[in-house]
Amino acid sequence: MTTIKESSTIQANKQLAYQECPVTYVMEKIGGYWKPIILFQLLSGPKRYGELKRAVPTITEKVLIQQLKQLEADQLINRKAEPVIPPHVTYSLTKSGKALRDVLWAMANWAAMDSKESGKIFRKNMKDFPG
Amino acid sequence: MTTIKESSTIQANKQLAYQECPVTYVMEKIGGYWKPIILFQLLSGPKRYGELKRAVPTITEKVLIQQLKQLEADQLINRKAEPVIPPHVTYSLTKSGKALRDVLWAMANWAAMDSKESGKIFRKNMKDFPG
DNA sequence: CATGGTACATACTTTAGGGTAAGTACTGGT
DNA sequence: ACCAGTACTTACCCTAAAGTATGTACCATG
Repeated sequence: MTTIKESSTIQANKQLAYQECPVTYVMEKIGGYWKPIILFQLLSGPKRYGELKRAVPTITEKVLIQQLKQLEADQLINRKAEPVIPPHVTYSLTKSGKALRDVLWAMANWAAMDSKESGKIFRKNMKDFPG
Repeated sequence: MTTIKESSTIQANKQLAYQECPVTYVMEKIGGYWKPIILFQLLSGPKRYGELKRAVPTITEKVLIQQLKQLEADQLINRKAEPVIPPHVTYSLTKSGKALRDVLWAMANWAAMDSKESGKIFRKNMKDFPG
C-alpha cells in the first residue's frame, strides 16, 4: 500500500484508508468481535431475533440489536418485520452478506485446525455448523 | 450451537464460548479492527517495525505496538530482535498466522467484489496486495 | 397477580480501545 | 543546536463499546 498523508487525525483518514487496503475495507464493515459471529449464524438461513439470541448466548440483547442495526445499515443483512402482535421479525443475509461465506468458512476452518493443534477441541464437528 | 448457561456475566462465559463457535474462536484471536490489517501486511513476508508503520499509515505507534504485542502473545506472529543499536526488530507470521492466509484473502476478494458493486474502486489491482 | 412469549428502547455505569504528547537510548549528519 | 534513523515506553485524556437494569406493548396462561 502506498503512503498517504501522514496525519495524527486517524479517524479523518480512515474514510479513505479502505480504498488502499482491502482488509481495511472489510474491517470497516464487519470489524469487531460480534459481527462475524452473527453473520456466521445467518449462513444457515434466515433467523428470528430470538433464534439469534439463543444461537449467540454470550451477547447481551442491547449489543445484539445494535450489531443487527449496523449490519442492516451496511446492507449485509435484511430485516423483515411482519405487521403482527407479538412482533415477528426475521433477519437474513443480503447478497453481499452471503458473499462473505468464504470469509466465514475460512475462519471456521482455521479455528478447527488451530484448536486441534493447541489441544482445544470443538464440541461439535464442523458439519454441525451453519454452512 | 447449543445453549450454554444463561448468564449476564458475558466475560466469564466468553472463556468457553469459543469452544462452541469457530468464528468466536477466531474473533478471540484476531477480532477488532487492526489485527487482520496487520496480519495481511505480513502475508508478503517479514517486516520491520518501520515498514509496518508505513504500510498502515492510519495507525498510531502506540496502537501498532499494542496490537503487535497481542498478536505475539497469541502466537500468530514472531518478533525477532537483533542485539544492535539502532534497534533492529523484525515481525513475521508464525505457522498459525500463515494459516490465516485463506481468511485474509477471502476478505480481500470480498472487498474487491463489494467495492466494485458499490461503485468504489480500489486504487490498486488485487495483484498489488501482499499474497 | 405472576409468568411466558414476541422484539425491542432507554438511562446510567463500566470497561475497553484509541489518541496526544512527551519521553527513552544510541548513532550519524548538517 | 537541530534533524534523521532505529523501536519502543509512559502519562493523561477522550471516545467508543459493552454491561446492567428497567422499561415498552401486546397476547396467552396458571
